[in-house]
Amino acid sequence: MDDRRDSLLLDDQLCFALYAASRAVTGLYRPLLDELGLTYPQYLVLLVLWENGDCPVKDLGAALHLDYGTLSPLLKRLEATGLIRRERRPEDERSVRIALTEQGLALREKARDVPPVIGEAMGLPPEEFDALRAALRKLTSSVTAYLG
Amino acid sequence: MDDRRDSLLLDDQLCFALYAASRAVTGLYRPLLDELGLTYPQYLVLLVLWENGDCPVKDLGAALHLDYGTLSPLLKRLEATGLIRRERRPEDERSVRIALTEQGLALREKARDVPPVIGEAMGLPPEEFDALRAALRKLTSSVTAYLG
DNA sequence: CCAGCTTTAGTTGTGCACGATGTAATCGTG
DNA sequence: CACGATTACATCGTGCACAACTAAAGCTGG
Repeated sequence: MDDRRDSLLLDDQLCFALYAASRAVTGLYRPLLDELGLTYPQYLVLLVLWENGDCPVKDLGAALHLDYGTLSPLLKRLEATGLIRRERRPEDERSVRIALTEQGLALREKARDVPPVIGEAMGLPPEEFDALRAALRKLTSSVTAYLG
Repeated sequence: MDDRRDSLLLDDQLCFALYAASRAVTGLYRPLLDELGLTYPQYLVLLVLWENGDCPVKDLGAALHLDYGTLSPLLKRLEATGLIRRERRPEDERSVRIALTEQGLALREKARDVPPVIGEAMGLPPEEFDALRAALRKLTSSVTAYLG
């Protein structure tokens, strides 16, 4: 009855803790990514490309849980800065393949400096880091299962 | 050296787990808040007002970690829907007091149905709920301390 | 008193997020 | 093979977030 999960008090809400933490961490990335000429979602797109190689827009959306309405303009901006190319695939003209350029590939080396700084600022020991990440994944999968 | 915190792999990143969880939870609120005619940030503003009563814009910003650039237009929209009033305070003409209207106050009763549904969908037992919230707060405070 | 500082808020511009809608290419099925 | 359904992506409109800039009100020291 007095379960904090059912309260309307701001500080009882997990959702607010999540929202605040997410924005704080994005703000932590901002100055580092500014030096690379990237925004945070653009950085996430490049993480996927660096890890998995070139792929269609659809796969980026699946990896990042983002739709075309978000990705299409974002990818246009990444193309404008010369980090990626967008090429219609001959086998299937509906599909657009996102390919890293030389510049986009080279940026990976500069990006290697980012995670250590972030880890430092978060100030979490490895066990807490892993536990928090696991809890967040569980939450995301519960919620998406509920919505799906 | 092979600390996952220093990797460039998407799934190793706490930041992505956080980003994905935050958007998933916001998406969980969306259909419920649609029925109240609210967006998620607007709901957070009302939580503060319901809890603490009328207050200047500055206090809302402090409670939610949001700046005027975000709040000013948001509050204008809340005023347009009739849930709040914005009144310059005579004592200090710089300050704008945000006051709940009758409608805004009445909406609280409808909002009481929201948290139980959210808690259900999250599927976390109380201990995990509390632990996750505590971890997120710690993270937020580490990060903001580092940035401040 | 008043020059200069701080506080409070608003405005503008950029870039996400996401729902709704549009379109062209491909696929499936009779 | 025709043709309706599906797929992959783009576009548009709304509403955050946040940086940079403006402006008005209040305070403060000389």
